[in-house]
Amino acid sequence: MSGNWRPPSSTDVARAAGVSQSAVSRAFTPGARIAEATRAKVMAAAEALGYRPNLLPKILQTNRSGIVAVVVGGFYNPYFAMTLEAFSLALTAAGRQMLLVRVDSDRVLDGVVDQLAGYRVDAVVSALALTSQDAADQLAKLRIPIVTLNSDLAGDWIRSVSSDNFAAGEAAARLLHARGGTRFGFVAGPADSPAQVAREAGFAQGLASLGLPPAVRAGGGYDYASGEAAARALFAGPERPDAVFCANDLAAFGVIDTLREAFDLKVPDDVLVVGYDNLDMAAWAPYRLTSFDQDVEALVEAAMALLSVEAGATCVARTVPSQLVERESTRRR
Amino acid sequence: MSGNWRPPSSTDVARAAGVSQSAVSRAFTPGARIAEATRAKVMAAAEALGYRPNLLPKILQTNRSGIVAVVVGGFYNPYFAMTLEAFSLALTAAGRQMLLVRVDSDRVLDGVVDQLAGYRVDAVVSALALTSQDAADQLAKLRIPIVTLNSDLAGDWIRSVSSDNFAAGEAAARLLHARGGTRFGFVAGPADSPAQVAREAGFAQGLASLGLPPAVRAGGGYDYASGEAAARALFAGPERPDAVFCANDLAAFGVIDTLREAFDLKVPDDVLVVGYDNLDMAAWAPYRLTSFDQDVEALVEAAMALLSVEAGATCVARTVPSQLVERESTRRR
DNA sequence: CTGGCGAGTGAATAGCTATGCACGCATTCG
DNA sequence: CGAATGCGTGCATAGCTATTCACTCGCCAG
Repeated sequence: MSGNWRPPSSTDVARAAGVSQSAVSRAFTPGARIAEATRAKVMAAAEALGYRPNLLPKILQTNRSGIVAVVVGGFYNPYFAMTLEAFSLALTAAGRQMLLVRVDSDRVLDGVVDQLAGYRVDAVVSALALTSQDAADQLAKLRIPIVTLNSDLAGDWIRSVSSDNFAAGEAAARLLHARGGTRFGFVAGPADSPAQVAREAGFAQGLASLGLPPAVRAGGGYDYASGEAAARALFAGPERPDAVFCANDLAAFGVIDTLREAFDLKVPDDVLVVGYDNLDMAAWAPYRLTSFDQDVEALVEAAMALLSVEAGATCVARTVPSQLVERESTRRR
Repeated sequence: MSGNWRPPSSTDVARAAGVSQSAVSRAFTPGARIAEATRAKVMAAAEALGYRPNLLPKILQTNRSGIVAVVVGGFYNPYFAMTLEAFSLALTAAGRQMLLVRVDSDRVLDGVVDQLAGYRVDAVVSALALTSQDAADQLAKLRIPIVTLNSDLAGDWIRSVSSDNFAAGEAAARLLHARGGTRFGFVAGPADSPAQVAREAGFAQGLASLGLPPAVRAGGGYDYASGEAAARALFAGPERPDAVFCANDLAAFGVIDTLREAFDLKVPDDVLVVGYDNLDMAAWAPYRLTSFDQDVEALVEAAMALLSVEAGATCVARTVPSQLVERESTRRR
């Protein structure tokens, strides 16, 4: 009964309205030349049949689907939620749709590339640094523009947007020094994250240019558990840091909780802590964490601009400054 | 130069390989009748040209795109992130793609429905209760199945999956009573959320069947700030509750922080607190919040099953039990 | 009165793939 | 040796819309 049902086509509407298929198409095309009376007839018939124009034939001809694929590696970090939210709003405002692709690793992305190409997505946004050069090259061969966030890929069809991780690292060093820190610690994110590398390098550079000793290092992940583990490692010995810069907020929360629970240390009285991302939670009472706001709005705006750039354009990389938001966790001692 | 470039078609590959277009199609169709030698020739040519089969013509004929639209109202609540994560995995495993649609209100969904229909999405999953009956009816007219989570819509093309909110409310009442609570408080979510209503009703029923006085009520949102405000309201008077059930974890965090900061009350020593959703954060040191795990896996599995159900089927609503995870915040006094 | 013009309409077509149908060829069986 | 079977291939077509082209008709200006 409903097995072979198919949605009404423009031809069906045309038959019902007693006009040609072209007329129906024109009725739904803004600015097309059509008499008001005809348009009204068509609209009435369309309404009665529940007709919605099929977008696929247009896509088939133009190879422009209006769909942007957003590739993420998981949602455990609320930072991705912020980014997705902003992207979603921007894409909707631009009249485009978001195809969300979650991948565990490059290998899986490879498998999905075929599908993305098959759907003729207009572009790919990689919210993660996990898109490998290999996968990027593959997309480039298909002439699908790719915008990466906080990565360091390069290529003809690759544009990238980064927050100014290096400068933020420097700023963190200056801030911790100004607030009375003397022995510095750094809680690292995953080694394969360019953002992590830049933040660490900036922090080291900042300490060096102030004539301060380098930071003790621990960690290796962007999640809460990594922060816990890093804190245990950093504060196990006798020479405990009194100022810690964490590669992101989630790790910072783990650090703070561990300092309190396992070492009975107070923030900021015993240890100053700075994070990165400025999650909503950073403002919550147990943390009141000083952090760097990536200015997701600006990041996404830049990414959207790069999406529409032609291939071979000159400006293919943008850096968005991140803003320091100081809270209780770096109150001067 | 690159303005009129178009991706290679099966015809291009056929020409390059010296075979017919049909042969190319068959080479990419598993189980099709084709000689191994021919397949090899085709694959070599396809590789050289960077050919990927265009999925659109198939969709055009079958009206099945393999795309499922997921409608959400925002990402501020990490619970949505959990749900998205699980859905994403399930859809990928089923070889389908996820079109993520973020809407502010029903009105916006109405506007997007045309597009969804135009792309011939196979189904719509509404992760929010914000899909109105009106929008649902509209989708039904288009014969697009819709699966709603924790909502109470009804109709021919609507299936729904809910966690057992009522039972959880009852369980919360029993638990708080068993742990020594005597004066009960309820921190409500938004009034238009069926989940909120069911949780509150279950809690009330639970208290009543134990012969306990009804709970004092405050709140009206699922976010942290609502929890803060609710706590201020509940604990302003002289008759302070000593056991609070919150409609979700995020609000519970706001409650706990406010109890500590503004009222100098300890959890669980002075007040027992129970939340709902079992976010990752519920396990963190400052909270150690007793909560109900919605079993997102099961929820999504049920939703996936309902996606493929035929219209007019009998089983169109499922309830998934949520599991109590007890932590420090309800330690017996 | 006629040529021209503009508005409105219908017919035809491109865009790409999967698949049913028919055909050729080789192999096997009676 | 003839017939039948089955494999492999090519041809033709459906699916739906936007757009181009050609055509008609009414109207105005010369």
